[in-house]
Amino acid sequence: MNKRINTGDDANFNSPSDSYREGVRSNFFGLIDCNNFYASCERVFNPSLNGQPIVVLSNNDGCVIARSSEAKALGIPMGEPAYKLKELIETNQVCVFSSNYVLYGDMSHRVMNTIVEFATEMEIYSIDEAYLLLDGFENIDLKAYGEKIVRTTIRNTGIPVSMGIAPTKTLAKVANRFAKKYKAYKGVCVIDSDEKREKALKLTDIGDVWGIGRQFSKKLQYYSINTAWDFTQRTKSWVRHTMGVVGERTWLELRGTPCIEMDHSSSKKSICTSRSFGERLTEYAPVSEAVANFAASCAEKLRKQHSYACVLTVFLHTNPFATNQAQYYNQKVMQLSVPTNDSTELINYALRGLTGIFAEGYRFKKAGVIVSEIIPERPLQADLFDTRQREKFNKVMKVMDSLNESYGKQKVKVAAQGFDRKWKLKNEKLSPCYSTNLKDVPNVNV
DNA sequence: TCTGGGGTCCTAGGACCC
DNA sequence: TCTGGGGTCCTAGGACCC
Repeated sequence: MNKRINTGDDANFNSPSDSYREGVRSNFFGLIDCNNFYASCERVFNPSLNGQPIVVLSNNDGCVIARSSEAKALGIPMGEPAYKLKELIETNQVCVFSSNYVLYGDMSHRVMNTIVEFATEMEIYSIDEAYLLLDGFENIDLKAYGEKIVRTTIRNTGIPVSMGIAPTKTLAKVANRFAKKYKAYKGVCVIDSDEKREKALKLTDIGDVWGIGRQFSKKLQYYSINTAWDFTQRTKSWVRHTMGVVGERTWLELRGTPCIEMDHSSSKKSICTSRSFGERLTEYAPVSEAVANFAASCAEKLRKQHSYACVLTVFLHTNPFATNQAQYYNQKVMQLSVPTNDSTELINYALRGLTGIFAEGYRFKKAGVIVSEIIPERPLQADLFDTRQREKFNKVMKVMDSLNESYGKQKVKVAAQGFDRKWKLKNEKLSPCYSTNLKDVPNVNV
């Protein structure tokens, strides 16, 4: 990653923000965020859901990961386990969906393809968020421009979005919250003066600031810092001492000094595939089948971003919430003799690792495979002791990927991935994959 | 009975070396 | 009657994000 961090040491802290002074206005960041993204996706192809409370559940139908505004109004909290909400859901006729990542991924593409047209630089920050770099817009009314982006996106995709515009990413996040919260903003809030910045920060709880999580929030409240504004009034050295460089960066950003640049690195530094099992597993066979599938999925993701991994980690554990049951957690980290993205090879390592950590007598809840120390795919130095026919296996993988591309996921796979799928997850409330081919129905391995 | 999955960055502390 | 002190590398764990 080539994230450039401005430590701010050369900035003038007595005049916290000269970013928006006439004539020297520098770049602005626009943050576009889809409103209630997963719930909105479900709505696009099923208009009868408009006005209805909707929740989307995590994998395994475990807990709530998205809510429509009607569901929020019912007081359904984010992250709440689904079983605790049974009554509330029934009495209020809440529409419940298992998460459908094929649908959400496709809708995400549509949104990103729309907004990328509006700026010279875009950073896709998450499935439902992107930053735009608005430079060279000196003579343009940013508010009007933002409203155009918001209008175009909903017209093209059916997904409602909000936009925050400010001289730093952290302030753009703050602005975005206001854009979402108040209808009068028409989906766009711009922070382009110190007056607006002060007003916004005074109305923002410290815990709602990007970069301030639960722990820091608690700590800061202990020091009577309740709003983002209170935080910016502390000295730089106090913040550095109390929260380290991360906190200092947030402090600078809130004061208008950009520290977090656009990040254009596309390939990941680690890739993880892990799942909770649909039922508890005690036998080796189904666990190994699952782990083989996780390793294959990591390999596929590696090939997609044209990378090799040098390290593979396999882990498994019991249910940490079941405190009355015997607990077990273990992992095995393995250095790969040759960097690879070959499914069969990664499956081999993963299963070898698993035999080292599997234990009898436990009810396993979850396992996973992580590949890390990722390097770009390139012709490799021949290893004297490497007897594997790499060229040949590369071709096999290419053929496998293209078959799976044309005929659907998992049509071709490695034998160890198995067919039992005892480990597969629960998703009983899955919506149809309206936007993509039916063959992509994602009951596993998305 | 039932509590997701996938990432990033930073820091403290130990091992080791000179 | 004595216990050095840096630098560097690695790892585990903690904090954050969506």
